[in-house]
Amino acid sequence: MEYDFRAIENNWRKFWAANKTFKVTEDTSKPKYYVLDMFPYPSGAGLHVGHPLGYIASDIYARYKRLQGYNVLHPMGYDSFGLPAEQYAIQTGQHPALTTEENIARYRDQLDKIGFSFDWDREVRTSSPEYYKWTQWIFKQLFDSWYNPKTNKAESIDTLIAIFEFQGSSGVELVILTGDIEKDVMPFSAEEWKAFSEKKKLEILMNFRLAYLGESYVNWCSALGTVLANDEVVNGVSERGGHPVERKLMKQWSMRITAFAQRLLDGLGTIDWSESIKETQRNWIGRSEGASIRFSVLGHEHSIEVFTTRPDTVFGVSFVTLAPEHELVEKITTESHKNEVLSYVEKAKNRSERERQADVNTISGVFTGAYVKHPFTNEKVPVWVGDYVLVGYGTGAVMAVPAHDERDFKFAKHFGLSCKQVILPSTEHNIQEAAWTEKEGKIINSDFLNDLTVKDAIRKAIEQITSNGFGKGRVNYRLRDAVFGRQRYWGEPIPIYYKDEVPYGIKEVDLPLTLPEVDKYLPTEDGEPPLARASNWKHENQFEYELSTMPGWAGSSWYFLRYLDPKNENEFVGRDKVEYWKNVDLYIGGSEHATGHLLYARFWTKFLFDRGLISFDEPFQKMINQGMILGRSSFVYLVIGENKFVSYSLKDNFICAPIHVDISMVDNDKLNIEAFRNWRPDYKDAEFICEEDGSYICGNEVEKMSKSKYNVQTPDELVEKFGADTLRMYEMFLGPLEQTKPWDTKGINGVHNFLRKLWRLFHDSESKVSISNEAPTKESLKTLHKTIKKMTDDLDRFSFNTGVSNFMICVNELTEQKCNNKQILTELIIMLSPYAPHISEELWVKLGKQPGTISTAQFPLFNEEHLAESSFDYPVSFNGKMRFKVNLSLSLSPKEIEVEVLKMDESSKWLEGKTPKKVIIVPGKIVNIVV
RNA sequence: GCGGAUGUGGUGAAAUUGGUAGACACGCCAGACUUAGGAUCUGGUGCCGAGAGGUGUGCGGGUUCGAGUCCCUCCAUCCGCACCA
Repeated sequence: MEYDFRAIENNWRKFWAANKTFKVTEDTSKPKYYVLDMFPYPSGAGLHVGHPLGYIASDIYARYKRLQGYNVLHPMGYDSFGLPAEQYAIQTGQHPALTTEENIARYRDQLDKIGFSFDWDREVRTSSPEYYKWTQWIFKQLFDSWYNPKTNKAESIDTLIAIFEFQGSSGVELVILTGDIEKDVMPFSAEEWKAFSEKKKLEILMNFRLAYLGESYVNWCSALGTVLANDEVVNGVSERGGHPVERKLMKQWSMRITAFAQRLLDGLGTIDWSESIKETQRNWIGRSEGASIRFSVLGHEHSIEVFTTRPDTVFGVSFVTLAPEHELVEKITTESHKNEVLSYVEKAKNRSERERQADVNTISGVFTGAYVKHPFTNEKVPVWVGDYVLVGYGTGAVMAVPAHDERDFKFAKHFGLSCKQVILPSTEHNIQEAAWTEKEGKIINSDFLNDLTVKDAIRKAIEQITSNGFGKGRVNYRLRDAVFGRQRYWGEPIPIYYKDEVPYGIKEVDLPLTLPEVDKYLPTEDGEPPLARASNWKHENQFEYELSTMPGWAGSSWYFLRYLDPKNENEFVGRDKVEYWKNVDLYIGGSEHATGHLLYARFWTKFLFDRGLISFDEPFQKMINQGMILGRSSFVYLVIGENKFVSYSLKDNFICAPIHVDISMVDNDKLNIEAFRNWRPDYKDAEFICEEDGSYICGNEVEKMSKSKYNVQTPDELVEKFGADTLRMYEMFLGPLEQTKPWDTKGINGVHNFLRKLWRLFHDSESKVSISNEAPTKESLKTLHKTIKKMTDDLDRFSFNTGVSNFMICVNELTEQKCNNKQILTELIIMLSPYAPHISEELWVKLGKQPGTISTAQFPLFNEEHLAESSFDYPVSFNGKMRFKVNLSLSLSPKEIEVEVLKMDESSKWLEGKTPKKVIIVPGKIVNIVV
């Protein structure tokens, strides 16, 4: 029987589905292992060969762990809320749920063809009410929680109420961590608190909730009609669609992720992720240490608080700059400067993010006419407004030290402001030409800081600032609170209703708050979100619901927990389940989620941990980011002005333009001219200038896979042509998992031929099964155990590509040995089954085993004895260059080896009569002779 | 500008701790076979050279008996962040 992969794969797919081979339950007799893929958004385009790359790797690892005796959880689901389905709905009127359903069916079909060992009974879909009930429930927990800076964890809002009832806010160092400016709470006593109206109490509490409604600058995208989180804005335009984004002061639901900034940073030290992702998260969190200093405004009760990382340069301050949006700008500007300042602020506000970013080199600003008092010298310091100061970072105000900050320097030069040097540079430097920004040198002109090093001066300055009450040491984070509301239809409704304009959380028994039906998926005429179109949609038939929905990352921030207990109707996850499975051991997915999903999931996990709902505070212990697979585009060359195409090698003789041609019409760079003619009516009568052999050769280029480049390779076609096992192995064989690599179908034959060669090991020349029951030869045992060792090592370090070549070497050797030994082949096939499960199942049965039991067989154990050698082919080097080899017994001592080697004819040739200066012998490795 | 990663044949790549550079494949060359199959088998294939041999892991230096691997300088490519005080 020939290797009929279509029949084989079809049979085993059915077998696994019918027998639920990969269904898994908690089993305390086995250690657990949780292997997770980033679940896909089911888009209308379906999967291309790049998508399953990570799934194949995780599936191999999951199967490997099963063979090692672990109880492996390996689930799959869909991140099924999202923009494309909604936009399709706007265009066609088709309900997004329907589109989503269809896309999921297609995805499932594609995934099934590749033979993954998912436990499909655990599938989750973020858009199903059974799932989002619990997304809403977690939102409500966040709404009902605050971050206690004293205990450094999230607590129930009740503990805050208890504090207020007991002692009010006075005497308690309570801060609102808005992430922007720390404001002291309006002081009140316990008695006052108790006397406040319910509305007033709730307003105060809103300042503390982890999910809160607050006014802040948000990214508003008018083209999409919604706000966006920072990670959804790339280079000043929306990540999806590339629409312009502006900053707008709006009341929005937000998540107080900033409260967790330090723990999100610290946690990175405890998880096994790539350095680049960890670094990206560190950048995103952007911790910087320094001080906040208050400068009191002359003639006002106000004071300006600045944040600086260089308190050592405080004596070098020559002006203070406010961001145009800073709330004090309006209040302190003097009458004579009002017009100028207001028009500057107006102009700055109307500039989009993108314009502002594109224009970083233009210096602009305006004097307010106001002055502040320098806290130490009491000198008058002018206050300016400048758009190089960002309202969202630090306090939105800076103390400008032109001598030691590049931007301050440029600003001062541009406006002719004074400049005072306070650090003596440690190397040659002209302070007139550029700022000295290094943290090196000696402090001068600075009273009590004089003669200190920068490092010591920073410490001393903070000390003095604090003891004089001018400010304090402060850690600042770049991280902003995450905007959580979206003015869209296809997302989880935020479980909030309004009574007397105050938001209330919906009671748990009333969840889920399901998406209402609407007539259109567009905003209303008055600019309200689509949910405003729902008729009779009121809480208890009288209270308005919140009309925003949750962002895409809500459902994906906790889905890994729902897999543990997907059908639980009473809890988001059962206590016993989460205690058994705990967090994800291995997470595989793309690195594009570094500052989005991966940060939010960590945040929610830490929150759930604090609230005692789970027992770990990092979701993904180890993560591997698979690289992108690039497409290989093919080109034909159209002679300009003619309907004539010229072959690749002749194209330079003409003036021609390359045109993308569908790769399905190209085989090994050779164009199928007939297919091309039929592609487009214009090409029907085209002329072709071919190579000498009459073929038309296409050019090619490696670029991102996309429909418009006609270079998309779908897994379905390849499964049809070569089988799933070949596709799985080939995707792994392509190169290291984490690397970006070009897709090239040419090499797939090599892997396919390997599987055929393997098949032949089990069959005789008449294609009949032929397996020997005799004892294996020493040689075959050596081949086998060499492979066991390499396979184990390679899988343990996720080197899937070298794993494939190990199998090739093994099968090549066994073929040479004409080995059809049952024992050898059995162990080989167990090792192969994670990579090529279908053929392995088939051959397993041919070896006389029970169908389906290979997935729970025991992974072969390496026995060193079979590799024992009595001699070794020593490479002999002269001055580090390998010259010849000599086979010597491994029992020889270094001295004996030296004698043996030196008396050889080959040696005397290279010694040229000289005596060796030195002979290095590493037993079992190398001989090096220094002449 | 800051940070991260990567540079090895015609191509994808391998070399886990410093120890035979290019495993395994693709492609190509030569040959065999034939039930003409994206089949199988044999041999060859880094570069220069007829050969002996020389040379070779982005460039230049260093450490070492020995460097793709460690250290320093530089170059190139990709990714992330960026007026962040």
